[in-house]
Amino acid sequence: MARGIQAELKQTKPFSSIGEEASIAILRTADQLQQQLVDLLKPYGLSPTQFNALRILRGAGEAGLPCSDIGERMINHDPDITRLLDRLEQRDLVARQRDSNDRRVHVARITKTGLDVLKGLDKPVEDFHRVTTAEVGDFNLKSLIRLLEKLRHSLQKSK
Amino acid sequence: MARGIQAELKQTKPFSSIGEEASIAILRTADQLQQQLVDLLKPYGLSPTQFNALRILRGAGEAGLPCSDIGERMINHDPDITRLLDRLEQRDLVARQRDSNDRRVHVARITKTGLDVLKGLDKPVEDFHRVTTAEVGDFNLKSLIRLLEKLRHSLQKSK
DNA sequence: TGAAAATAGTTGTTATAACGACTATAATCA
DNA sequence: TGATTATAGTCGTTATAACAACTATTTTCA
Repeated sequence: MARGIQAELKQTKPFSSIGEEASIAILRTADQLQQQLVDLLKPYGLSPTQFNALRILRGAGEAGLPCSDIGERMINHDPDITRLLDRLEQRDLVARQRDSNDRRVHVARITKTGLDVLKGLDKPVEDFHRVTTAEVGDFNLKSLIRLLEKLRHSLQKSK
Repeated sequence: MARGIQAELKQTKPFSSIGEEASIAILRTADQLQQQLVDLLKPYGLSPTQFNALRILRGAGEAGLPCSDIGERMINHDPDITRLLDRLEQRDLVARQRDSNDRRVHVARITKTGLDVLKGLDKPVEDFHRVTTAEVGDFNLKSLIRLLEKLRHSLQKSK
């Protein structure tokens, strides 16, 4: 192992900076992770984005959440929550309702069917995350989390 | 800072494992990075995927590369290199030609126009990566790269 | 040989992402 | 109060991603 991201991508030129190398490494790692997640969810007919939205709505419970709040909590920012929810509503995984206080707001709630689908996924997803990271070890995973947090902070600041 | 990914996503439930937390952190960090990259490239009319493909072709030089080789080197695996190249070819950033030895192979090469576009981007992209990661520091970036490599290795093994 | 399998890419189709303009409702303040 | 601005969400459109079937060429080996 340890052949480096440069070898992985068969790159001929060196990176211009350590920062560039780190950024490429993150994008590539995320892509591989995402691919495997797609494969895991496919038999259930869900994309990672849809799964994420359902989990957020389960977390919100009976009260539900307005579209905009869902957007804020998504791992990957989706610019069109409306149609994401449209598709979930068509499949009866989610229900929407106008808020009576503020009639601009549409509150979304997870349905019984939605909860059942998630229930079947809890164990597989939990196992997936445990297994895919198994070789790294908890100590290293904690370092990784901390470093990524530092980087996100740096990213925000540079905007 | 250091409010944690859980707070960032306003999560109510704890993660099921450190591995899950790390995976979510990677996906989220990558998304934020990608968003900023999209913004940087937009004025040049390129998506990160298109930019990546052009850089790969520049690296390949005069000889060019078959479609399949481009696919292997992409940061994010794209299942449809054909149409990615179609679009670049339409804009005269890339040229394709049949290989005379093996007539199944279509070799793609970057054009003069493509090289010019990249030339204008080299400095901004280099600066982007340096600035966005500036706060993290080289020592930490190297740790991060090493940990991500470990994780990619773990990911591959679990397949 | 030459039929079968493998390889390289293309193309048709459907689903989703991205961008902007648009509608409805609420809040602000002169 | 009522014109102006802000907010929440929807919808039309175009571009791209994902999936699968298809064509052309080469390789394999009975």
